[in-house]
Amino acid sequence: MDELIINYISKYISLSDEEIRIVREQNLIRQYKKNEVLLAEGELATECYFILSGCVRAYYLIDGEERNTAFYIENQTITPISYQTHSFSEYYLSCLEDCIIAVGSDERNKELVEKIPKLSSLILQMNGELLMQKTVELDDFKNYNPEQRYLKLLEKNTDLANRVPLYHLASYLGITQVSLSRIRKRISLQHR
Amino acid sequence: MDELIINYISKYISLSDEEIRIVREQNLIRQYKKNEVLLAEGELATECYFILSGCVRAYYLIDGEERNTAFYIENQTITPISYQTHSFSEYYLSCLEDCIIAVGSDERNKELVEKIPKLSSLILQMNGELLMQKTVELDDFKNYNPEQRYLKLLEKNTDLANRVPLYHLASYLGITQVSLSRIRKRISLQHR
DNA sequence: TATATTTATTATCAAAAGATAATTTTTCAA
DNA sequence: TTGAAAAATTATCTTTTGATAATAAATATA
Repeated sequence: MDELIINYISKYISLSDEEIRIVREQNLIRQYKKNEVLLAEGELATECYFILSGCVRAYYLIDGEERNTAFYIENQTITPISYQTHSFSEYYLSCLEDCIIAVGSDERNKELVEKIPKLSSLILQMNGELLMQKTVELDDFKNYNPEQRYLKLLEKNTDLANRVPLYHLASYLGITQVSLSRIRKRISLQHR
Repeated sequence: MDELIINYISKYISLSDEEIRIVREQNLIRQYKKNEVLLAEGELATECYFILSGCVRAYYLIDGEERNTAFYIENQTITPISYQTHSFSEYYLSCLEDCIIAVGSDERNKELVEKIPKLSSLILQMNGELLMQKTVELDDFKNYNPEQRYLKLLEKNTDLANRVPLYHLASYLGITQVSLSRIRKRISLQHR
């Protein structure tokens, strides 16, 4: 199971057998059921996550409505803002599917980086990449209207679009489920 | 002038006198006139920036329209995506005001980090912070409608709201200048 | 398989945004 | 200071989205 983590890390830096052993023995792997909550609004996050299988969504509760802002799938890391800032979380993290997740904590991560210093260069690279991704995501969100955003999502994130119920996607696209339904109809009418 | 850079760095890590000297002699400071273009669509970025004074905007050209996606002011760094990925830029960087900017390049940055290794921990921290900011920015953009976004901008970025022409702000908020004008009117009518 | 629950679509009406053009206000330079 | 250019507002009309409720389709479960 933790092969996946090793594979992931190896994409960025090369690990010796000894280092692989260290990563293996460090890693705490947990299973979560669908709809289990990893983090709730108002809590202090003490953990970060690397998804081995399954899907997690982040959502805010606004006027009693859930507003999804991110979906995380296999091979993606979740570092809650609350984890980084030690402030109370403003959003929830909840499993959309049964999940298997590698869970990190401050102490364990520190220990790991001490034992394998070059991991910090991995983190540097990953953060840089994540920052770029977020930037592009935000730019796209501003530059395109809901219909264009939905088409882009279908194109670039086909997997996600199929795994996640439409009403969750709608909120992720910044619109209501009803509006997304209309958009889908409009598109299907245009393409015939 | 490069006091500003030293001050900024010192907020994250402490520098010895010798290290301050190194930063000083490394740094290349340039002046730009209003409307000068730092980076154009289709170009390969070879530089990154730290703004000492002035204001820079990032914009995409979409169907002949300029769509602003970011504004950068004093004490902010600009690391073009093109600079990180070595791919052609999809957006422009252009000065909204006369600017004084510290310019970094791959070679010079590498040299600097070699001479002052702890700078890499600064970059790590900065990237982490920038990632969080972007995440929150994107979340807010999704969670709020144009009027709410404008009000939030006024509240949290008063300085920017006053420095930047409304029609630039509009595109940054993801709406047209006409729509922003209507929003402003609506707000002013409500508050009396 | 039947039934309850969840998910997706449709209909109606109101509110907001886009497109376009005209006009007013502000800014800046000759 | 005045005249041109830039920026902001207003008006009109169309399109899209939001809110709400009803209905239909799909999925899960007893």
